[in-house]
Amino acid sequence: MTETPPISTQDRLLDAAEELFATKGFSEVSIRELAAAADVNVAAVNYHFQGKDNLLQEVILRRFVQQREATLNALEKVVTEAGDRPSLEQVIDTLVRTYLTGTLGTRKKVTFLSMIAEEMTGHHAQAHDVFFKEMIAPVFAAFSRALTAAHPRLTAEDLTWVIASIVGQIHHFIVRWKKARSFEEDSEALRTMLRVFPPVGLTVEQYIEAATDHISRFSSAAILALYPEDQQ
Amino acid sequence: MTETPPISTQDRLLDAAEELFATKGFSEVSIRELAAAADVNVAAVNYHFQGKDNLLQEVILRRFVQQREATLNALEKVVTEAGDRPSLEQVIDTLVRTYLTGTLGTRKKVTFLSMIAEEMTGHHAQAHDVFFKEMIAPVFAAFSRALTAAHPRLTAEDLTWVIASIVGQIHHFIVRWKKARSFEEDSEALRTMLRVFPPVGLTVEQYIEAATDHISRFSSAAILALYPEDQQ
DNA sequence: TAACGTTTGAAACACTTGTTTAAATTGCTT
DNA sequence: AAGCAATTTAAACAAGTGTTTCAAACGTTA
Repeated sequence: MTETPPISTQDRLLDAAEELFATKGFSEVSIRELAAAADVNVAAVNYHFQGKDNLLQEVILRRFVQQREATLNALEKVVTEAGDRPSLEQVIDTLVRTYLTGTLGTRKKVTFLSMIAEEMTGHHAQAHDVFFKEMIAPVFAAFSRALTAAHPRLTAEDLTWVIASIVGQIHHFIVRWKKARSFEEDSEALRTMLRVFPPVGLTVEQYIEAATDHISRFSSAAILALYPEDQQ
Repeated sequence: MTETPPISTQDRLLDAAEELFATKGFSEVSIRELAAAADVNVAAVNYHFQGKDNLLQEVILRRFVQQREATLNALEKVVTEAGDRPSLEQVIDTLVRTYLTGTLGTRKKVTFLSMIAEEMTGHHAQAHDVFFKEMIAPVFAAFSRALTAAHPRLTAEDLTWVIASIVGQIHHFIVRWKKARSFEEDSEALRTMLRVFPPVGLTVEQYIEAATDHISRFSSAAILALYPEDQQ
């Protein structure tokens, strides 16, 4: 028998919204479609949250705090566990892995939160201030600290450039995966994409593993070459 | 006196659409708003193009062929001009520079075509097949050839990973710039962002220069370290 | 100038959007 | 079981959407 722990209307809405927004984009999802997916009345959205915009905000925040905590914990763990000198590759691997895992994968439903990328690139972010102060800034700070622990040579400005390069790669690997999944099987576009981006044929877990490995090795190699340690 | 070479209705629509779509996103721009901006009747969109969707397609295609030609020419030039062994950094610099210039900058109006990034990340791409076959594939092929000329060691699969890392960085630097420009001056979000992403204070040209320099050096260093040349 | 096809214009169309209303139902507490 | 607030419901609302219509204006050729 399938256990059916009764889920509240609000949670059902949040779940449906997260999946639909991530899949189709905010503007492309109507409240009626949302209500149908969550099996609630159309008025529920305005009763429980106060409007569609607010629902988006709640969806984003809910995922963000979870993702942020996971990231901060993982980063702190890798720093403390490694004596006090983790390897660059370890630190980057940790960030990339938590990011990709929390965003793409291994979730019950296919309800990934590619909304992080969406928030960065989309046109609908209205929780900007909260998003930057509560999400970007803390993760940036923690990642900076971890990188500095691994490679004390990096200045504050170096860090902004290096981190931008790493985050850029992460987002792109997320987007590519989503894009590939959005194609119909055997479409012309998919076939072209496969020629340009082979790892698309993998499972999510394999993809996360492969992408994490590549980004970490690529980026740590670049950092070590660009900002060499003192030899003494 | 301002020269006023009479611009056709279609071109005025394409121009307005390019700017508005890039700024607010496709779904957020109504045909009436579009018509007002282009100073044409609402029916013009459906008369000259056949519907809003088709207009988007035309806008994208118009920019794409221009961007593609610029990229292909620049890549071919750097390969032939350099004997037949350009440096890795030169090749990457060429791609990044043409990409950023064509996307962010130095255009008459602030009408950048961040629609390339939009096409990749957004939810509205319906010209997928055309886009991949006519834009992505040729540029990928040309860039692969140029990279191979600079660094024969790279296998076909290596290239897909390396190029993904480079393109990811490019897109991210585009998005960050756009995002920063979209903030109100002195907003909390902008202040947070500046702490995390200093180069936002630059002019477009300076930003393009700095970003190009960073991405090229970062990526070529990574490639040289990860795939070392034969020493013999 | 007359007649032509092309382009523009204001208005209307059919439909969807997010949101509100007010009555019906539910779940608790007394 | 009664009363009461919280919730759900179907229906309506006002506003906005992309698109179509068809008459007026235009520009070119005869």
